[in-house]
Amino acid sequence: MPVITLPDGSQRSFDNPVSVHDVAADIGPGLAKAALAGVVDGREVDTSHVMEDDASLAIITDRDEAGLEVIRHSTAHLLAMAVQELFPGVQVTIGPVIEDGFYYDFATGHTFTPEDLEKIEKRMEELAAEDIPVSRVVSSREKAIEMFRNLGEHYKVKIIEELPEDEEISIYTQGAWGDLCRGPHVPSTGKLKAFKLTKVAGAYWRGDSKNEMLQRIYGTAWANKKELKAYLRRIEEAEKRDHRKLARKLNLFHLQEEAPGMVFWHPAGWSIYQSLEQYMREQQRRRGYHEIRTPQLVDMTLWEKSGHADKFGDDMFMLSSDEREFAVKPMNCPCHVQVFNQGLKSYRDLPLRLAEFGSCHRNEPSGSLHGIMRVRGFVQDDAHIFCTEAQIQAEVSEFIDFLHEVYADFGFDEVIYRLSTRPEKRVGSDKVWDQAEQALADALNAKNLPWEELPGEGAFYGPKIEFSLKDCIGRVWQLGTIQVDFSTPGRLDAQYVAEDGSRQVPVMLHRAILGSFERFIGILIEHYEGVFPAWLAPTQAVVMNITDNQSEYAQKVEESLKNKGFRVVSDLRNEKIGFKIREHTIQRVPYLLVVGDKEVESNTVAVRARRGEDLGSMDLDAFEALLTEDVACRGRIALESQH
RNA sequence: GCUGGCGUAGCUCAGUAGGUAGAGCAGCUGAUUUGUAAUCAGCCGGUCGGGGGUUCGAUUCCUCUCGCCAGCUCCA
Repeated sequence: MPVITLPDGSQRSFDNPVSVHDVAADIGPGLAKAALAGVVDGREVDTSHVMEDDASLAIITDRDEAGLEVIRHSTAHLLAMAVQELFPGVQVTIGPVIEDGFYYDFATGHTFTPEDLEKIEKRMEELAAEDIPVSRVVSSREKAIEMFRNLGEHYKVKIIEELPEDEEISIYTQGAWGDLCRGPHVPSTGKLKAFKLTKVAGAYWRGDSKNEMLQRIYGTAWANKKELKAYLRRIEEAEKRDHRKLARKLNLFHLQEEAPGMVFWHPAGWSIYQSLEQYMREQQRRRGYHEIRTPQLVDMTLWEKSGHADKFGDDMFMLSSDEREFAVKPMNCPCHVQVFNQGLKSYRDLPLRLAEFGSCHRNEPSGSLHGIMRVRGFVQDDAHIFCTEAQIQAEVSEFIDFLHEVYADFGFDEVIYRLSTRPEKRVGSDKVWDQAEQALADALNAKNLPWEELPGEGAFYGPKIEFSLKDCIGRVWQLGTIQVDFSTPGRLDAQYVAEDGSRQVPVMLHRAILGSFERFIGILIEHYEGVFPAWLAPTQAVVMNITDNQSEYAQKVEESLKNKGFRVVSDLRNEKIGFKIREHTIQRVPYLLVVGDKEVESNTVAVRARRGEDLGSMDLDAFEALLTEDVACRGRIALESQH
């Protein structure tokens, strides 16, 4: 006599054990049809799951986030079924749900081509149309292993063997095909109505590059065709924001074969870079940082002493001269310690914050290069804070405030926080790691920030907080970081005189807000879709004449604004005004100043903002005030967005 | 680094089932002096990423290599 409690608190009692589907049908035929799975006493189950006793139940449909996940997971199964039908001998491995879709990894000697994907997708559609029932069978570990071994599914056998002892082994079958899976799954393949295979790529078994490479097929799946179409359109739109495409259109920078992973900045791109650097310089100055500059080439002995040669030697650019070995610096920390080491430091000098716009070179794996987001030559807004253990948390806390203020100036609000903790290969005692990890966690918690832990992902010398943002198609890029380092200062002989006269080793905090100028600008380009706020725009205003009659006046306006420090050019070409407006609008210039006979007469400029609004005619003082105000609000709610 | 794909004028792209390549935009020249997203006409422009091979002949086939793209791995 189970009594089933629904999410709204209402209860239904049944004379006999009931399935999730039965309850849905009892509520209404529409719901019975829409039900994809259920949550019984907090556990996700299939619609066929039978409740013998009282239970709480929520029905999952495609309107729930959980329902979408079920759809995606079941679509991954459908993919595997189609692949195994079409390509006998292919082994299945894993097929999880990911953001917006799913993938499935296959072990096979065959290489899937884009044409194969079309065939597979077509077969999947046929299988979905057949509306094949999906059923769940619980099996003993031994029987399951035997079954998969007989099928030649060696990866599945490995997976089962490594499942925890008490884990229930369930197998989902649809038609003649089955797969080991925890579930839940849709009741039948007909529930899968909107999916598309998107790409095929290699992926290592268990994510380890020492293992063999499998073939991964990615797909996306949605509740209905309309959502699928909307998703595909969204991706298409997002790809237009790609920083590599926009950089070409806006003439910001380029990369070329002769210098892979290193940026050639053009005037417009360098203007943005300079605006950023000046801004960061000023912000750091106000927060008690001292800017320094250290060498590009440093003798290998220093990198050996710091431990970097041992861990990253293969990725360092080296050169020898006069029988000495040098490395192009891959990072600034050891150099900053050298500056700290000059002159005896007192506890009164701490915290000492040394900052450098430090140019670094790392021979990153060729396959990881990506536009200017991941490069081999880059400049960090790097700084190292030398402090006592007691000062760590306050410094970390202040740093996070600093970072938030900077990100807000660019209009970033969706920051991803991650705490990376001790890796297997590390230096320093567990006690010291405990302390450092706790200090970082405390700082995040004190600010109520949502964070995720990445176990084992810390640097070899200490744990770190990473601050990340997403690019236009959702890939996550780490920008800011703060890392606690109890090791490097000691290795490089840093010390200070404590209050009691003893010599102590300082703690070093590595930190960056932008991360690298290259990556940050890449993210900015995508974030703004090239529409930079007036603060950063390479050209803030273009003065254009209508006929030659006004060219002298236009040049006067240009000169006058330039003298006030604005980035202004004039366009005196013999072209129609509509043509000039089009060109500069495409170039995303914030303000277009049109001068014709009327403006010359009244000593004004006709102002057009880049979204197309006509701000009317005004005298130069008024326009300067407008531009000044726009620049001052930086990337926070820009003036023009109020129009 | 690994797997797969790609590499044709400045840009975006077409093309050649092996017989040295086209378009639009950009650029240049001329005409036009124009009021808020494209004025008209003419002209110039590549040896098809690089090396080697097969062939009477290769941009097209094979091979090596470099770079780019997607994913994986890595990221001090």
